[in-house]
Amino acid sequence: MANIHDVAQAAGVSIATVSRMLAGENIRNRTAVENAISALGYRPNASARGLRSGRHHTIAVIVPDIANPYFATLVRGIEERVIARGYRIIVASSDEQFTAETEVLGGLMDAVDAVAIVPAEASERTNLMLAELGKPVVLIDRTVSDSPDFDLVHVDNAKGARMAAEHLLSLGHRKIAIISGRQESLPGQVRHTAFIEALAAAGVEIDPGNIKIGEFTRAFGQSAASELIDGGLDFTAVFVGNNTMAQGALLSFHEAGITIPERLSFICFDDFDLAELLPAPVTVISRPAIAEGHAAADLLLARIQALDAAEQPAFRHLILPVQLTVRQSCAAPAGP
Amino acid sequence: MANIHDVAQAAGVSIATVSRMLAGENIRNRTAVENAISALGYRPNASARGLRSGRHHTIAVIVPDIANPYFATLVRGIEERVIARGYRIIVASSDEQFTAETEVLGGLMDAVDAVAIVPAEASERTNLMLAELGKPVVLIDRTVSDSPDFDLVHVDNAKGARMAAEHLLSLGHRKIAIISGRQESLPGQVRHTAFIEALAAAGVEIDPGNIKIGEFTRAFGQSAASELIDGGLDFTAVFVGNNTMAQGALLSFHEAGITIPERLSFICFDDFDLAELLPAPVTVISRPAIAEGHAAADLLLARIQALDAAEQPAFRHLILPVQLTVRQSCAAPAGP
DNA sequence: CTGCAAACTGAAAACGTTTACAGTTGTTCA
DNA sequence: TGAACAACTGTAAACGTTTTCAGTTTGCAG
Repeated sequence: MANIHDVAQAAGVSIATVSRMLAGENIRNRTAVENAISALGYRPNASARGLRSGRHHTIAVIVPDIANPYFATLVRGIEERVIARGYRIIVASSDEQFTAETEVLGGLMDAVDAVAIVPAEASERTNLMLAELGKPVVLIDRTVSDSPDFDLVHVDNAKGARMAAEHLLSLGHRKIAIISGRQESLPGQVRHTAFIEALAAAGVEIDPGNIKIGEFTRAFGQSAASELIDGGLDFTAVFVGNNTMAQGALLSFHEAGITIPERLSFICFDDFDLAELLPAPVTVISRPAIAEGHAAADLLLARIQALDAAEQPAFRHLILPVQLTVRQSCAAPAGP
Repeated sequence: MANIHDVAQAAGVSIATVSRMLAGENIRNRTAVENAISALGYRPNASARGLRSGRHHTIAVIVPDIANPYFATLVRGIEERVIARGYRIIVASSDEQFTAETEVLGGLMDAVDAVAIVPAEASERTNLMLAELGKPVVLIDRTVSDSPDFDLVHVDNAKGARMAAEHLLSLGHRKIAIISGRQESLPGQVRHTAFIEALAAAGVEIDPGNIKIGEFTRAFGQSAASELIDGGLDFTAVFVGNNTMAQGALLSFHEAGITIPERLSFICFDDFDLAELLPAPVTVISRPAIAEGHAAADLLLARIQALDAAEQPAFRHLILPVQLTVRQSCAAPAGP
């Protein structure tokens, strides 16, 4: 491994000059140094550079579970943007555990320049933990408090939920069920509330027995749907708060022989692979995971760049649009 | 940020002693140092450590595309194992490009201890490039030559393909189509060959017009299926080489109104989310992505550990079992 | 007690950069 | 021609560790 001394020697200059050239400054005999660099195949040592300068050209990406296709796509979006700027990403899964986040970030702070995180909790301790890192942070998909001192990228959950509600209403549904995710999380809470409010605005109320709230997991979706079925299925449409719960719910409804959309209209948040191939292709509110990743990365890179400027830019909250993708899982309710 | 000097001072010892304690050696007054460490919240600086010792406690993970659920799950498996041993992962997508792999790894070699890679090509240049890194490498899912000088983890593709063939044969199929992925890749080539050989062993030959070979992508699966449909659909069953192609093919067949399994039996490699929810839940050969990740990580960690031992362990090729998951997409061929 | 091995310790060098400081060279203008 | 200034350059000190080397302490047998 050639180091900066070798290059300097080969080019007949001092290491300082090489370093400066690498930093983009003008030097007298640039070509000699360039030649030496390519002849020796020199690459600056990241550890030495990081140690001395505190810049690591690395970004920590913390998601609840990298195996979840939505988060994986998000990571891909982040990766695409940061790679282009010479940064790399360290990925870690938190399993929705605050403690895991703390643990991981604690061990990472001396090696990264910034953090992109889908936080597990919207809690004060999360807020505090992130603030104490003292590095640029971008929250994705969820927030940690009403107006956090971080950049924030998410989608228009309220609008999406309203679109879902209006779609069902316009088809004539009046008895509607809802399966929602954790109310402690931004998407869980906003989607739930906005959906219910949109219904209320049309004079429709949900029977408390038809409201299920739990984890954003397939398992919960499945059990929630089972409970609804056991409860007598006293509704004609159901709104599910995300794709994993939706898959679980579909499983339960399918097993119970409940036909979609004849017996039950089905709509959910988040598109998923094959949603279009199901017996009744699922109508969804979809969101742009890749674009979210891009936006998050751009925000972070801008903030890193601004780090040695006099004053920091204000925190930005980016809200990306969602889309109603109408397929065939929603129909007019069956007559009495 | 407290550093080792602060700890040493607080504990009344030299920095060497602190360093040694951290390395697991015995020291006289361990508790004093431990107290100082926790009182100051000291964490060794990764850059300094990496610079001095050359150990980075970091592993590079290169996959074709992190957004692909299979690779995402694989990464999760690696992460789980590696985190438990105090390592972190840097993830990068190659987009199946050798040049991207080279680029990424070149920039990473001064920051990682080992590389886990799903290589884009089974080429000599890939082999060479990886060998030149001079670090432990584990190949996952694909190889780069007949007997590469690396550890290797993959699944029993040949057995899986045979199981698929035998399943179809046992149902009575004799006219069978195949959609295969890149023959330059291990799984592409092995699955293809083993399937055809298994059929041949039963005296069944595939009409060349019913063989489609292309990229491991949804787009190719879709177009391949379209071509087969346009070709008159002169077969009663089809075997598809992986899940993404399978999804594309299902889309085409679905659009063309071809019923599964009545008109066409369908079987593919790789399970996928919701395979069980389709109109005809898909029968698949599934492989354990998480377990592959675990195995790869274990191999790598063992090799890192052995790095300063006298002699290196022999290269291991781990072949994990696959499983035939029978659902409802295969049936006896319709009578003439 | 003494001596000796074993167990531990500290000083200092090294890892490969960036950067402050103090020069040095080159250019421009009186 | 020389002064003033801009543009570039080199030396050397950091950054926070690990590790070698040369001690020092401890424990134990004689």
